[in-house]
Amino acid sequence: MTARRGGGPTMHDVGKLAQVSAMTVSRVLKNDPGVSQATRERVFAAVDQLGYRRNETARSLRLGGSGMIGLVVTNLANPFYSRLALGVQEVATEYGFRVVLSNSAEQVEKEPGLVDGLIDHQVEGLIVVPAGSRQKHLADAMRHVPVVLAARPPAGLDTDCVLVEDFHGAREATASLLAEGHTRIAFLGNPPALYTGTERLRGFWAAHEEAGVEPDNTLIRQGLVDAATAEQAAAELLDRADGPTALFCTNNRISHGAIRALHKAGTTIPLAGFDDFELSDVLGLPLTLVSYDADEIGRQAARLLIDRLDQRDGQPPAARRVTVPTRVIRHGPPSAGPGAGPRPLA
Amino acid sequence: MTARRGGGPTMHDVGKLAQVSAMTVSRVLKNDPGVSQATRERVFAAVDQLGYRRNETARSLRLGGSGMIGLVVTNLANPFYSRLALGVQEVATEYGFRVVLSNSAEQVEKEPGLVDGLIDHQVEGLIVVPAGSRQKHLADAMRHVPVVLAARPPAGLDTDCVLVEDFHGAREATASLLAEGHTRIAFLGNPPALYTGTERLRGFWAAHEEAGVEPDNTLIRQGLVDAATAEQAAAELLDRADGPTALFCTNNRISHGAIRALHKAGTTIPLAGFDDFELSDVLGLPLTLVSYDADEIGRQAARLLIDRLDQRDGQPPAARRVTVPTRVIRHGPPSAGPGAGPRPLA
DNA sequence: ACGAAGTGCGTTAACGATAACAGTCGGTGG
DNA sequence: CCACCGACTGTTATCGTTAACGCACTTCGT
Repeated sequence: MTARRGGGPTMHDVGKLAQVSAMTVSRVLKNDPGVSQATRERVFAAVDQLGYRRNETARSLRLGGSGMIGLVVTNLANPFYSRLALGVQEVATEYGFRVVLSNSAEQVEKEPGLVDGLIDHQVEGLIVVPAGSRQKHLADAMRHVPVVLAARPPAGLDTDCVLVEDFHGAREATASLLAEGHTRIAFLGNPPALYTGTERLRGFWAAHEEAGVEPDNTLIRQGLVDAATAEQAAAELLDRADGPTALFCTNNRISHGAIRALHKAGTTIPLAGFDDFELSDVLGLPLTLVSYDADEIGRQAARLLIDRLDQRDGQPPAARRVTVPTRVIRHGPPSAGPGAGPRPLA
Repeated sequence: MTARRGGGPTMHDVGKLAQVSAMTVSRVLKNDPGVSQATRERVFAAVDQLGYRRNETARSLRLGGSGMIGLVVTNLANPFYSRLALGVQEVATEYGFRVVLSNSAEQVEKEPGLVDGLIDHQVEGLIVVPAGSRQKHLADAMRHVPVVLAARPPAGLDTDCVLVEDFHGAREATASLLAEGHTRIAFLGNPPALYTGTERLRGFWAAHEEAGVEPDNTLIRQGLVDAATAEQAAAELLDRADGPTALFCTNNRISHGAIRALHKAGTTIPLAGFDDFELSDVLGLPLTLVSYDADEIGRQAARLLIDRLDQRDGQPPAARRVTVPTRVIRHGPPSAGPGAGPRPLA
């Protein structure tokens, strides 16, 4: 009806109806004081009548800033990423930016295309949780807009990032298991190419050294990518005669897989891992979880980015690195210790 | 360095370097056959050297279509919405559209602003999961672009929507509890202003009628908005001497709250509810869940929208209504039936 | 009464890309 | 020898908006 071919009414149309030029319409909408009250009212009336909405595309073309920042994540369905996205949104909105979200759906090779697409759409900056270890496309992107990394450090890039206390958290959680007397702890981790993978393994290892316990290499499984692969790996380990007396998982997906394996095996042993998750407290399992605020990662990343955008004309500040703290949470029954061995579920 | 004030190099810059006009650059990038091989190569070389990227903002201004569709949801952290978003992305990408995601962060009153913002940014269509029952802002939006509703039906609007079998699913799950002999089933539901709330209550009620069981009104709690309020409501009901022997929850948040209440009370009774959730199978509780594919809702919504965009110039088709099927899933130990009453956890 | 300062609004020229049109140039056929 | 065609490339105008400037007309000071 109102919508003509190629979009709704323009400022020119509004101006014609209100008997003024398009420029005056622009002024009214911008709340420029140099417009008489009478004119202002006529313009508003015309805007209402036509249902006029300002074309932000044209506006940002003229003004040279889109007011958008891009966020690239691998899997929105993982609460870690959706919370991170919420944190970014929160801060961005506060500073008048709009967030355009891109999801690579677990396909690492799609990420460069998404980044390019966002740049083509004139985002003023990017926040990326890099899916793989190749970051060349990010170096390219940095030629155009500032880039902030979240949850992974830059590899050969000079830019800001927000990290979790991966090493520290892993060490603390592992230490907690060791303190209970466990000496055969399995490590279920994501691919070593991922920063979080190696860093959390380092923490796992460090805790062992500090406790004077030699980790058993045959209990270390890396390269797990989702709950299914983790479940299988955990099942294999649990099946062994000299299996582990406790498990350490590097993220929520892997914990889920391991828990499912435990459940199917009809046994339970203490599990420590990264990422708290919904209902972790009602599972009735002895869980030691390294929890942190994914929202906060997003918020911090957004702050770093917006700060860089604000000082765009000055000397770019040196690359900053912000750390989000972790906190260890205990759930479920007190651990029976390794002596009890795997015990059947009640 | 490359980035000058107000953005990177333009076609004009590329043209100057390659000794051609901007128009020819445009032709090369569009793969127009009417360009000599020599020129084509010079242009590509210049593009590479300058790191040129086409400005999609300017392009869509000229071409009159942004290639973007907007998606408005209330809470990305809820897996229902993030999966829906993934479904939308999947189909949109397939058809060459980009998805711009907006999140109202549970604040109903922000939704109109988000919708307006997306329209200002020239999205070609909108998919909305309306947060409240007021839909006037959507009627306004429809003056500019096609709108498709997801998971909620239109209220006074003439447009497409994708729905879940709310009534059917609720009836089936409730019937399953009734078949086990339960006659005192509590209903924990979201606000009746929400379509899903009333529809699922209707199903709950219908199952009772069919079974010849009179529902106890004092066991019906509506207006629960999150896990916390649900937990409290469930706790109150469980505390009563004539409490329920089973629970029905209208969504995943409410189920979570109820489960937590059961856990804290140290008892367990069968629970039926909408939405499957992660780890539901390892909780060890008697669960009857109405599951459906949230991705599919998103996919269908995107298809309806894109279809409408394709036929923009023809006669707009009548409002369509697509339904996504539900499936009942059983988890946990076989129900002991109501006779057993609440039983302590092992 | 006459210039200075102010008020209110229109005109022009961009922003970057592109459709439509208008050349230019070498070669062909009449 | 000239009209004409096809292959290739440049010009102009435009999408919707807005910064910069300019013009008419008031108001005021001296």
